[in-house]
Amino acid sequence: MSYSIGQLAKSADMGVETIRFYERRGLVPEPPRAPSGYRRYPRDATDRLRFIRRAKHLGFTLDEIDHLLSLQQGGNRAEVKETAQAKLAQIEARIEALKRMRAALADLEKQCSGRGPIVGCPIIETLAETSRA
Amino acid sequence: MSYSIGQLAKSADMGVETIRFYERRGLVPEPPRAPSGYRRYPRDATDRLRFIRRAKHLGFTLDEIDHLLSLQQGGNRAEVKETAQAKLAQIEARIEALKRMRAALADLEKQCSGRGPIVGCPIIETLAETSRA
DNA sequence: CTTGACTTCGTACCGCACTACAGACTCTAT
DNA sequence: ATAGAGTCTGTAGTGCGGTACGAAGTCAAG
Repeated sequence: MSYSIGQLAKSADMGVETIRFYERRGLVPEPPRAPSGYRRYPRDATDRLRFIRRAKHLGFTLDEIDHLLSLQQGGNRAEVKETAQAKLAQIEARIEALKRMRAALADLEKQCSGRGPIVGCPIIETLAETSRA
Repeated sequence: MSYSIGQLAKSADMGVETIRFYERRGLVPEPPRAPSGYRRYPRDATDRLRFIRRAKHLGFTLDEIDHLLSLQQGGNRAEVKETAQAKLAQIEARIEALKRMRAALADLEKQCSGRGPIVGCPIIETLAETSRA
């Protein structure tokens, strides 16, 4: 027995449109068709979709997932590990950038009493500051 | 003396196109025009652009900056402080999400020896895992 | 045999913040 | 006077990952 696209979508917990989008992008192979033209997916089509979902969860982009899938079909562990390390470094960089934002904003937020008119509000004043900056 | 859009762009360290884009979006007011149709900016036009740049640096979106600018012209500190707090909460949520990603990925990365064939690579195996998940 | 759900394709649109382009006009310096 | 830089408008494209639509054909249940 095989899946229709709708059944596959349900089994992988994603939308029908998403699956077709992945197919256009080359992320999932084109399945065989019924005489009517309907896509017929083998049972294990769900696996690839789940692979994609999990990899997305770990922060990989669709391009990177493409790469990961190609490694699955003929790469070695060194390449996979490198890919993971590169992604880890990216995630860490994003965390650091966000922490810098948080620090700067938290600092301003603390300085603001939350009472009184807008004039003199340290947050607005800092943003509006003319000159050297 | 007033600025041309190019001079203003230079003084605020952004592109000419970006300024026009902000104008279309209503983030900066339309300046008066020379008889030729050229935009003529008052000296202090730079300030508003810098305000936008700084707020972006703190993580605010252009819509939020719009709001901040409107508060500057007639809001109170409580509103500003609330806006800052909401943004702080968003930033923190994003940091937490990234940390969860990092933890999951670092865990996988550590399990992978980096040597040997793809078959059995714990990273790929985990992503590809069939069944209950 | 009809109804309603499903599927097909192609294309356009979403958010976000720009960035690029074409073709016409203007300004500045020599 | 002329070359080259700057500016004007409007529209389209970027990246990312989908989401939505319409018109037509197909499938399953009653």
